[in-house]
Amino acid sequence: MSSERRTSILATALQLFADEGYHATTTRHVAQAAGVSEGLIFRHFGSKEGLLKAVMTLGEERIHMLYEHLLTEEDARSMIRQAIAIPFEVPTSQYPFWRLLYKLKWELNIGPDEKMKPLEQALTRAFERLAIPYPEREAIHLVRTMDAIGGEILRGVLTDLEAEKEWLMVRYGV
Amino acid sequence: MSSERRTSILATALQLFADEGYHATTTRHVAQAAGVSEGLIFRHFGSKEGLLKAVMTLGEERIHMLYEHLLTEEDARSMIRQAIAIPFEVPTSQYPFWRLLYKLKWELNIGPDEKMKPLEQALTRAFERLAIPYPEREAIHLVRTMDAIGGEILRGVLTDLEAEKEWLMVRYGV
Amino acid sequence: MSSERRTSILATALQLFADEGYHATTTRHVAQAAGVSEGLIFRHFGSKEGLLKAVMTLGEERIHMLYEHLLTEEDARSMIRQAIAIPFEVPTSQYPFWRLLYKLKWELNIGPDEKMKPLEQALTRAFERLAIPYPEREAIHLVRTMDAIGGEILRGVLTDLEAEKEWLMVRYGV
Amino acid sequence: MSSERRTSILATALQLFADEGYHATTTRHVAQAAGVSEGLIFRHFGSKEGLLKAVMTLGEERIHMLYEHLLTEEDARSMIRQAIAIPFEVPTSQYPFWRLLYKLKWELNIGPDEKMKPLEQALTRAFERLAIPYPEREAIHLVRTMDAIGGEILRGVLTDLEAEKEWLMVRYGV
DNA sequence: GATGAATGAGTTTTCATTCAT
DNA sequence: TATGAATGAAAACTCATTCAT
Repeated sequence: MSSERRTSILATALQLFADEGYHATTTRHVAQAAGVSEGLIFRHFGSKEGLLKAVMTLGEERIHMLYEHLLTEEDARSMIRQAIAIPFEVPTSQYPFWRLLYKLKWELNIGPDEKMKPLEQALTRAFERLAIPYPEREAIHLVRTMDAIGGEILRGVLTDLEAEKEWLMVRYGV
Repeated sequence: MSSERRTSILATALQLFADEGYHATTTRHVAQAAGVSEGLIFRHFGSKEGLLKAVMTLGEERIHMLYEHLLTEEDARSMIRQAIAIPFEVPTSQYPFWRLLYKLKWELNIGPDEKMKPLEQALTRAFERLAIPYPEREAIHLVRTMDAIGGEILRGVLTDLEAEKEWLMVRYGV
Repeated sequence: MSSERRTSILATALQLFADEGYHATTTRHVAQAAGVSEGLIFRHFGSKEGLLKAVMTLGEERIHMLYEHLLTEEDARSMIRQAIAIPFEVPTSQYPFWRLLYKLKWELNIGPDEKMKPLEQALTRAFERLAIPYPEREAIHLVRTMDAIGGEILRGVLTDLEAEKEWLMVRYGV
Repeated sequence: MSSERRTSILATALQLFADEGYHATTTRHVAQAAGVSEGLIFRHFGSKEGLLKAVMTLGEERIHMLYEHLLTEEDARSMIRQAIAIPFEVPTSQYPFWRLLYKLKWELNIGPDEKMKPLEQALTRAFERLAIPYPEREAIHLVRTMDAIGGEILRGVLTDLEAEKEWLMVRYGV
């Protein structure tokens, strides 16, 4: 279905969109970096925006993959623990993709905020089980914190990752 | 010094950069919206980037103005209370500017992160006075939360502002 | 490699640069005269300056071609004779190119002065063989004279070419 | 008549036109360098071309001044001697003006070639008196040589001025 | 599928010139 | 005279997109 070249374009575009931003990346640059002709991009994706959409679709599954392992966690404390750990455990190789997502959230007002809903719900139940007041708010807040920390890591402004993670664990009592 | 037209260009650019993003806004668009010739932009600001820088300089004082009132607050609880309130009390008229700042943080990797340092330090002292463990981490975390909430408000994904604010107050015990 | 269009742009640019000067020639004008889109110029040559450089490279071989036939001349008198004849025998069709070269010498302080070195050396040897004192100075002076006469011909201020040539031959005793 | 500012503009324009070329020099640059407003240039000279013409008029007298002293020279040898010396004795401070003239000769096909006629005629008479065959051609050639050497000096490709001058004197037997 | 030459509308930028003060 | 803000037309250059091969 998706030929080798198509995949190569996709991966390259992800990288470049993430590094330079969508607008600042030219199709020419993508073509050169992927080692294909410029025309091929349009044959495969129709337009630059089509390429962007393909890139995002490609990546959307990754969002869910980030946290799907903890949805089935029985123990509330353990679930919160794992949730906190998420942003700290993203492999460096995936940084470009996540940087792209953060960028687009502001550059194009595209945002996968709903993609986090299942996680939010799972955490709500966890906080409920721990008899924390306003468990839903608490869940939203934790997701927000994870999101904010993820951004800091990607922008390189959060350095002492391990210490920060530990402190959060302690603070949440998990 | 800064003529009427110059000011007009600046205000218009702020608005458009915030709405459409820096790259997506053309100097032509700015000129038309400001009702001046395109050349005038370059006479006053040298380049499109110069215009951006002027916009940011214009706005940097606003960052400090956001929280300067609480730097002298004696009562620790009151200070935290006021800090939490900040993102909720930004006047709607200033939304374009703040949206611009969030956009640029990702679009150009420009960020005024250090501009928050004085607030961070003041909050650290407040948490110290309340005998909260790891007061510095706590301060950083509160600033992070304010930043994240600000972003949500600007993107329109946080709706029930009052309730959220109240919950945070309660959660911080202030 | 160098497509038909590319060649067409090059030839047109040579013509226009020579006629109007480099600065006074617009890329738009070149494109229209060559019957191509303006963008193509930049696709092929990168910039207006790149086009200029390509034009000059294209032409540099012509400089050497001008006199290469006499470098192997055995007879000193004959060599000088042929050297003197050079500016008078440039075909009218090549005038645009040479006019460009003279223009650029002053417009951009670009000059192919070293390109004449082999000729200078050959003439030095010729004057040596004729036991002329200061043969090197004499050679430099002859090249200078050829250069000056070339300029006069191109600017149309030297009219009676044949008579001038004859006089020079006589004066140099060749 | 010509106010202080007017003179200042003129001198600055001469300098800049000579250094950068007419096309490459902006009126803005002239105004800034002369320390006057851009508008004043147009008040005084009407247009950029008017400024150029004023600059050239200002300078035309200099051409004549270059050689007027030798027009009355009685001794033929001495006259030729002085003629040869001319390009070597131009004060460095006047280089910008002469560079401008050489530039314009090619950039705008403007040329003061007729301005040299009186010198040409005087030299013709000198060569006649020395019984040199074809004295007119000889005079034209000497003027040509002076012109070419002047160009070399201005472009900085002729370095050993004194030696070159001496050689020419010897060669002309003066 | 794949190329890459070619386009044209658009972009930032420049600059001689005008004009209210 | 003198200023300098303002203009507008045109400059160099960019880039997503098309299309013949």
